[in-house]
Amino acid sequence: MNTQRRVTAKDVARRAGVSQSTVSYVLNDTPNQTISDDTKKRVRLAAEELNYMPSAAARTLRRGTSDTVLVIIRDAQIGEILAQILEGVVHTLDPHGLNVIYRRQRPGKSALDLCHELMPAAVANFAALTKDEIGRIQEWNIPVLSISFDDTAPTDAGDTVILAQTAIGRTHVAHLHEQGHTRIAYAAPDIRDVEDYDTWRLTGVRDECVTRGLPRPPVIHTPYNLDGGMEAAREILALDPPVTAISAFNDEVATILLAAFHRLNVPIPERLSIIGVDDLPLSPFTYPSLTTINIHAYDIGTHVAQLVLRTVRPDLNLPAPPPVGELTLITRDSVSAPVSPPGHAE
Amino acid sequence: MNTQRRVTAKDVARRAGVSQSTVSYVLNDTPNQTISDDTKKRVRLAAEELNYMPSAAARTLRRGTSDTVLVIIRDAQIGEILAQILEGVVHTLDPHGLNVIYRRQRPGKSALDLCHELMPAAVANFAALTKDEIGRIQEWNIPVLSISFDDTAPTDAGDTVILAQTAIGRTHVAHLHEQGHTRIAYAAPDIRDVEDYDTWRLTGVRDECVTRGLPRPPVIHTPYNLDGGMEAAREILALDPPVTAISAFNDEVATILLAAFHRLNVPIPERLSIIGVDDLPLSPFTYPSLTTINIHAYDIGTHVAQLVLRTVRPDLNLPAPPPVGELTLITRDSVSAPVSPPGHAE
DNA sequence: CTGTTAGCGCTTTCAT
DNA sequence: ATGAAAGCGCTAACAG
Repeated sequence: MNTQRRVTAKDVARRAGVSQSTVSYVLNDTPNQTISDDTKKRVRLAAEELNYMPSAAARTLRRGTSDTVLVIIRDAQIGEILAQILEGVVHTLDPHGLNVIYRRQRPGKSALDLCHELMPAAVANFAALTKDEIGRIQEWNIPVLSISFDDTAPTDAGDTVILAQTAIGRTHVAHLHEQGHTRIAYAAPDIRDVEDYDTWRLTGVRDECVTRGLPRPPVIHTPYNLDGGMEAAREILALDPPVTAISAFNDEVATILLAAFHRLNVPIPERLSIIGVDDLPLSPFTYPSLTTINIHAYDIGTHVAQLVLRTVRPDLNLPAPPPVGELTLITRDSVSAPVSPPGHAE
Repeated sequence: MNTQRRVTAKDVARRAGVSQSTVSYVLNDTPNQTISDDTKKRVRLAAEELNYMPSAAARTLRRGTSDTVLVIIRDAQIGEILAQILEGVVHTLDPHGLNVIYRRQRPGKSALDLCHELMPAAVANFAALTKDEIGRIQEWNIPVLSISFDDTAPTDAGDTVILAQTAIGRTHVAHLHEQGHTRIAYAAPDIRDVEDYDTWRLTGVRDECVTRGLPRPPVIHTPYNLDGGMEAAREILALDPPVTAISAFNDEVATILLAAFHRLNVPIPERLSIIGVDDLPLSPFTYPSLTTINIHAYDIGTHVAQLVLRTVRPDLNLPAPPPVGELTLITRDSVSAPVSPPGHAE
């Protein structure tokens, strides 16, 4: 367990009988350098034999930029979906030698400090930075690539992947309306963290209701526990005029309501249709199985990562990812045509 | 958007009218250095005014170790539980200025390379490294703190937090047996990734059955889809001699089986009791609600992080975390006394 | 109590 | 086609 001396480029150079700079050229495939094949071979062999590993710190210091990509996440609870997005990012960046660090955007300490400390190759912003903060980071020549929830703004700059939050709400209403529902409630989460997503989605629901001439949807808050869920379920049943369908903020809210209605002996989807968002791994296994929207979280992750790669490795000539994330409606059994009012059956 | 020149310690020194080394001493609170309060004040003021941020790369290069903690995870799918553990680690390390990088242990590229590149302050090993690999990393004076699944080995070194996988299996059997069940099946996942966890848990189940003189539990594999789940459920019903309870690998498997039995009109827990592991956010909302074991994943994360802190910041004199993670049995409605055989009711 | 100085290991310009 | 040398920004040993 004795400390080992580090094998440096100098050692490799000595062993290969070349200068240190040549080692650097060979190992980094530096363009515009003409080096004989024989020299290259010797250097690579020496590096191999000595088990040489370059020091990231020295490289960063010299180059002024590291091989790190800083992912900045808003201070929300990291659940299944965020984990999936992160997975996509890591899987895409890993093969290119880019290490991912993730940081919650906390009220106190600014992400800017960390940027200047780490000198990341790029920042991946998960809807956590303000325009101003982004500008300040870019002043240091650190590119910022973002996931945005705002699908109402134009898609121009090529530095943003949009996770279309309002489109989700609109898709909910569109699907329910096409099934024949006209009176729809919105089930909001009762958690501060997700306020933003919630606002976007509710906006989408409202907009689409307006577009289709449907009444403004009432909003019911659903706590994340069974008693609270039962309470919310009763509130929904007591709505006057009654609703026949529920657009749920996400699959968790939908699952809780499903559980509550089951215990209240309210038949789903006969009495009420419910649609969720996220298509969680267990959503096919609720009773009834949950109709939902798959937001392709993993793909969203790979897409921002592709934006990062296009910026830090322009030589790769990678194609641009689609600017807006795809949404896939997953029709299962929690949504049907309404049975009480005279709707058109499917 | 023009590039800014970096503010260095030299600039601060000039501004404060002191030498660069003094700046370093003041800003790092270097012990054994006597510096007048006035000088300290001047230096801090200058740093503040110039908005000085030290370069992590230079510090790492000089010190030979960075402010990074490398978390190494086996190449399993990162789900809710892994995310919770990671959360615990990040939340604990963040306030101390330690940045977390996480890396999947992939077959190809070794984690050792990354260690030598990054020179992390420590490595947090999520049951992903072999003894040999750990030894090799420690040769470079990089401490390795681990989460281990092996609760059969002694707890001596103070560098390991144990997530007691076999104890989980044993707790399952103990609880079911105490409810009066004697014939128990084990529901395994049908996923390669989790093979290891699975093996440990099954071992625990088997051991406890032996201890209690119960028959060796049959193992049924449960694919993660409804058809596969129904198939598995039918297999369980067809078991001869019949079982009255199921120890499920985790809450996902348990939920899938619950869904399958529901669709087969098999009453749970009357016909079969089911117990899971993980206490997922949605487990209270299955039907019937799922009896399970909370493994306190977040706490496991904070505990390894505490081991890390104790090693890299011994000056903090932090207390040692408990060596073995707590397990909490969460009794809900999916387990009851068996009704068909003459068992003792609760 | 404070300053001088010598690197940490790498990349890149310039010279040969 | 290859080498010499300068320095990135910081820390710590040592000298005053």
